[in-house]
Amino acid sequence: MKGLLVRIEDYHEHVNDAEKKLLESLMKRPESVLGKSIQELAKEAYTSPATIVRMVKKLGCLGYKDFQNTLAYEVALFKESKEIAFQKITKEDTIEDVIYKVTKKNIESLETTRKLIEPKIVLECVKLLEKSRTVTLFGLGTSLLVARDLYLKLLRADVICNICDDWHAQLLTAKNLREDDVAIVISYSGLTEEMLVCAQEAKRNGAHVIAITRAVDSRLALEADFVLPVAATELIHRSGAMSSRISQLNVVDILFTAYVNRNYDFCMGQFGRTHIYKKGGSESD
Amino acid sequence: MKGLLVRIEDYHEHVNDAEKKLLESLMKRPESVLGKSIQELAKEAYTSPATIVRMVKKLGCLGYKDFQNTLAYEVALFKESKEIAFQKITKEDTIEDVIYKVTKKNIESLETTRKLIEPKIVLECVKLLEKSRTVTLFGLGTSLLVARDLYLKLLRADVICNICDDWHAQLLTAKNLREDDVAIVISYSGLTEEMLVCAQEAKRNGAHVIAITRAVDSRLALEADFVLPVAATELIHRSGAMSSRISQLNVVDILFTAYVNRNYDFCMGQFGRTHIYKKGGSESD
DNA sequence: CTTATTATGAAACTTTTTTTCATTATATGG
DNA sequence: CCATATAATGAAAAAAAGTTTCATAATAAG
Repeated sequence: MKGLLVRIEDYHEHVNDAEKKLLESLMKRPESVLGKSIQELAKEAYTSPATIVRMVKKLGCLGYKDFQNTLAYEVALFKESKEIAFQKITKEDTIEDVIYKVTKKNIESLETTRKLIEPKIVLECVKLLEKSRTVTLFGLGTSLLVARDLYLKLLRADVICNICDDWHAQLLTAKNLREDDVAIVISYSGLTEEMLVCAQEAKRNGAHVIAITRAVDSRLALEADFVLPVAATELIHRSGAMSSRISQLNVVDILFTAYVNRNYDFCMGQFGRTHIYKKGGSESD
Repeated sequence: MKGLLVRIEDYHEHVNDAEKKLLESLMKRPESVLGKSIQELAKEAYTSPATIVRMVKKLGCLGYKDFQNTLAYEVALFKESKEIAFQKITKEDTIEDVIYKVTKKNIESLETTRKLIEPKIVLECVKLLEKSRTVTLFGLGTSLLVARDLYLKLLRADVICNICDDWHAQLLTAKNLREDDVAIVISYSGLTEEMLVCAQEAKRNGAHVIAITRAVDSRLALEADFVLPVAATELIHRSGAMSSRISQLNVVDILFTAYVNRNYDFCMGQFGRTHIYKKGGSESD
């Protein structure tokens, strides 16, 4: 069952005048109609209780009471997630504020990224990884860190993969790719010329390209066979701290976990062989 | 104002027979009384509407209606937070499930980390950064990636900092630290011997040590002047994918943002100077 | 044992929701 | 353009739910 608020939005499009006003205030500030009685509401909307009852029934509620309950429930759920969007970090924030807001921003970015990712694309990417001869990772700056993270994971699953730190080496690797290779190019902005060149070089050699980027319309994305999108996030007060890399890591987690799930027994065997640290320690510290 | 459910538990202890039964079912399954009318409820509890109204007023509600609303609200919030904890990723999960669960796990880990971090400690760490001659970063495996992330940030704020990839170089750097230097040692497990040695070496030279670790009781944590804790998280089905590095990055964001906020004007000037990419691109891709 | 205090539920009362139904507006077919 | 069918509306009655009152019963205090 879809949520009530979603149903309200759907319904709103083909609606008559009388209900329109009410529905709009419902969509904008659902909490404003929360405690109200049906009469109050009718008065405010210049309509009658009967009309309101009919409307909420069309929205799938049993009656006005049920409508109020459902609404209360949904408002509670949404309140928290709404709260997030409007928190900007300012110079005046205390450290408590910073802790709260930075975390919220990062969470928000994860939520948004989740909604952007299409299962089908993930599946195609996993299939590509499965049948590829080698996987090569490309990235610069923070995205290079994400690439290394994925590299460490793929290593453990015995996927043959390459990564180079400096761009010249990355470009050389791209030039050496073949048809049955995969290139994973990570660039938050999608604008970095160096990454575009690597992607183009990979394509020219017939290799497949997966891009992890915010910019699904960028030249990099167009060059790629598959795009795994991440949320576009703002800088935290221009400081260069941004949630994008956290979202990128989330995408990496998803891709890798999906890969492992499709190759479960083999991977589990590999993981057993690639333990590094002593008991109690973790795989990658 | 305390939550209603908490108030119910508090009140439950000194209560008379008539109400007892009702309150107990309220505590066990609050959602079971949600849609019910006051009469229904009275009948079930072998009591009268009047008694129930009196009771909910003692619980701090305006009346039965308000009670129902408050309850609906709390049940909604509670349900959400419960939902999260029990999501394990299994072999059978579809890709949709993986996307959802991996993201939830990462979010959960961020939330938990936020609760662990003490503003005072963050403040002390920032002060340490401010008065230090140099900052040196230590880490291995995934934690090295986090260290590099912080390195990139500190560079932009013109904090003099060092990082080495391999452990021998890290150890040499630790041996060269002086009294007015800071070492930031990142180790999720807190058990990695190499990191402990670096921390000890740093301390021996009189440098201050900040640890970013899950293990607040570990030898590493004991060696450190300040510990910035991250949530202890499970592996995602033993695959080596784990939320810890995301939480570590969140801690890095918090530390860095707090630092920038306390040195706002200077940092903003520096950020202006350290732009790398063209307009539309990001600072670190 | 008497009196004061408190707790209780039936019933009266108030408010709220739901349904009914006559009226009005809108659309359809000739 | 008109006649008719269909849909929408709100006043008012009916039903249901919530609140208050008050007489009574239970319990505690003197």
